[in-house]
Amino acid sequence: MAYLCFMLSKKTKYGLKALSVLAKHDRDNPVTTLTISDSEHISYKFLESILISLRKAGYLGSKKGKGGGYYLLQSPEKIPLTDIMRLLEGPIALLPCVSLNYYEACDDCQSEETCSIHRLMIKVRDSTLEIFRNHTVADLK
Amino acid sequence: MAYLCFMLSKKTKYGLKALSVLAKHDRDNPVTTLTISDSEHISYKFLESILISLRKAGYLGSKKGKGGGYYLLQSPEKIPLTDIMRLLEGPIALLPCVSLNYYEACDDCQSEETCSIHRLMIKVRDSTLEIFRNHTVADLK
DNA sequence: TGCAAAACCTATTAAACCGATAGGTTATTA
DNA sequence: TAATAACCTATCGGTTTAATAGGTTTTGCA
Repeated sequence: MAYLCFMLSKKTKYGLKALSVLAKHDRDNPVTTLTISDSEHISYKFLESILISLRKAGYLGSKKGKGGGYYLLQSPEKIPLTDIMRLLEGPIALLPCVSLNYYEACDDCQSEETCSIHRLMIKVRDSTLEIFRNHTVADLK
Repeated sequence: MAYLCFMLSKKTKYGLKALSVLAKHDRDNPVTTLTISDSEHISYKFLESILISLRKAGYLGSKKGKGGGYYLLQSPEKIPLTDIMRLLEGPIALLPCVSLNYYEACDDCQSEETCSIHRLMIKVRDSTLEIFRNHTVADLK
């Protein structure tokens, strides 16, 4: 059986795991992509692309060459998981019409007030959001 | 932009909407697929397959021929949304390894105790689960 | 100065899945 | 007997995911 929707992508999963590794090292001791891909059993090339997007978004610094690698630019307690989730996964919501950061109207709905599932999905969004908002990269261990 | 994962499938969305329509009618006045597909702006053929799976799972009864259609087999207050979600969407969890009904171990994880994101995902699952458990088809309106 | 390490970049792929469509058959009612 | 509506099987195009391939650039060090 397959579980596509409603599930975390491997991209996000691997990204969170990588961040938890990086949170255990300071910026003077960068961690290489290979180190993380080995210890977390993640495809090297796939992880590479994830770390690059985390760097481009401003969460990671990098150092090339021998002794190089990636490191957190802020202390892990200062990085809420909402930010990471939104970057890697996208909206924290079960429907685009209840997403705060990636809102999109539904094709099939006339209005959101009369939609039979809108309010329920807002409840789910809020409860999930509260968890991610109250946890940071430092909680990944 | 596209939002695949972490999102409800249209199948589930349409299924919930259809149930909310059926909840407004008693079993002596079945509602046709066409009526629902028109009022909810859902593809007829797609909705058809959804209603059939709801019937096969024991939630709906059906009546063929003129005056026929679908109707709820129980009163809407007695159908918790957890059941519907699991049928149409699958696991109520962000990872198979934290799913209660569709559990699957991760390939990359050594153990769930040491997994850096396992506990967090359990929290999300529990909060989502609580909402769906405390709501029924009768709440869809 | 040259070699190795490691980040960085672009492109491509195979498989899977979603959402929808097509074209029927069967059962029921009037 | 004709219309209605559920029911069934199969297929399809498009999109996305996750991974792979094959490079270039920068840095440290012997």
